[in-house]
Amino acid sequence: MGDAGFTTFLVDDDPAVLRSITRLLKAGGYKTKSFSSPQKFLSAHDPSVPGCAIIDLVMSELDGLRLQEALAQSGSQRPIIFLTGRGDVSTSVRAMKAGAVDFLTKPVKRDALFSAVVHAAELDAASRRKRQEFKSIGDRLATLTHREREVLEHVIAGRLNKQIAASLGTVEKTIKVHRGRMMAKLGVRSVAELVRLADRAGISPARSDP
Amino acid sequence: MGDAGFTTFLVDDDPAVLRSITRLLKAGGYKTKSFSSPQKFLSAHDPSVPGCAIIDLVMSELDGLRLQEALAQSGSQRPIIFLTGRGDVSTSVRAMKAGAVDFLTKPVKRDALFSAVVHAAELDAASRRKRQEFKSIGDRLATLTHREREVLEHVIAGRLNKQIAASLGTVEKTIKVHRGRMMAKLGVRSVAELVRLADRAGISPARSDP
DNA sequence: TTCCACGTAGGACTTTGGGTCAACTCGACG
DNA sequence: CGTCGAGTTGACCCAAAGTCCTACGTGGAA
Repeated sequence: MGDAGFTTFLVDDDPAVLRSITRLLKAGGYKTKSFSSPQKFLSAHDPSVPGCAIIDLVMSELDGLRLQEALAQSGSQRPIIFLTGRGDVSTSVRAMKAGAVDFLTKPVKRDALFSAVVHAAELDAASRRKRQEFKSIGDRLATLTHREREVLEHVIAGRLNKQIAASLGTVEKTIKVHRGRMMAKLGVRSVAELVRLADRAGISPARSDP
Repeated sequence: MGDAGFTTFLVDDDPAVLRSITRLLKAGGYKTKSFSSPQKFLSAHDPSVPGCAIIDLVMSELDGLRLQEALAQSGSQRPIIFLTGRGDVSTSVRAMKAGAVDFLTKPVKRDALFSAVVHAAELDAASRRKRQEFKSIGDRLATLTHREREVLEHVIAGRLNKQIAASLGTVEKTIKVHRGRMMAKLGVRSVAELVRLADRAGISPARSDP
């Protein structure tokens, strides 16, 4: 059965295919949403709802690979499963290199489709978790003042308060204050936790002054 | 031109293909080594030399995909580029999902081959760097005594010496000694450095006792 | 102007971390 | 039996970090 809220977005300009895939997925407990053209899909696309896209490779208006590109360009991580009538190796390879989850040939087998969708769901969930974590860390980081942020970067570099003070042109006492407030705002109680938090947020340690 | 020591391993049971690819790669400055059968390649395979494999998909004795599997099974990270006469989409997709760098159809275009090899070389270099770092950390970790290792896991969990002492059933002084020796052996001078080192080595923090 | 956020800072402590010197136990190894 | 590595611990000491309270200047918002 499908995960809560997980939706499969079908994009195909052949209504018959749309219907048959929809029936298949519904039977498997998935929510589906059909689009008869890439444009309609793109303009209605909401990255915030969990799901994967199942896209026909050959469509009159916009090529499947271009749609994949457009999606990626828009910053979406939406997992994509391609469907194709008569497949062509170089296209399938390009699609896979560009990160497609799978590339299935019509008529698509029930099991193949399902295992691709399951995999896509896992990828989507993982990517959502990562983004969520990133965002939650980012939110807390945003509450830091400029000074606190500077101190943070020095602390995760393993520098002593007195060294940080010298770097920032102030005294140790002041650093202690910033440091304490920074730790409190971020909700961490040890340097170890702080380092992991900062690492996950992609913050690089301050360089010791030259 | 090829990187120092980087070798392309060609595996194909057609001598003509072997020759033509070899010529192409030599002209590009790559070292090449040819194998007329998957078995010969497998048994002579030395993961320690940098390089990538260029494998014909269809060979009499051992299928290209199986060879890929066998390589992976052996723990090798050797990047693989597949060549194939008449390609079949599902096979190419399987190969790509299993981590192939590229999947080219014969007759292979010079540029396609070269860009695949360049990409493979980058992947190989990156994987080697990562392994090297992993190993160097592992070497230092191996010099730790059991007790020091336990203390390490608690320290990177951000626990206080007195808490660690309680967990390990000893006193704070003893922990200080282990901790000092551990830091010295690992060559780190701050908890921040220690946490990063341990993270890269995949060491997980000790759980606080229940 | 008044209020507030922010950075600054000192004083007075307490708690932690880390190091020195010395010593004791225990099991393994020769 | 003696030696050695590993683990242990005590007494002391000092540096570093953390925590109170208090206080001041400044720049922007109300």
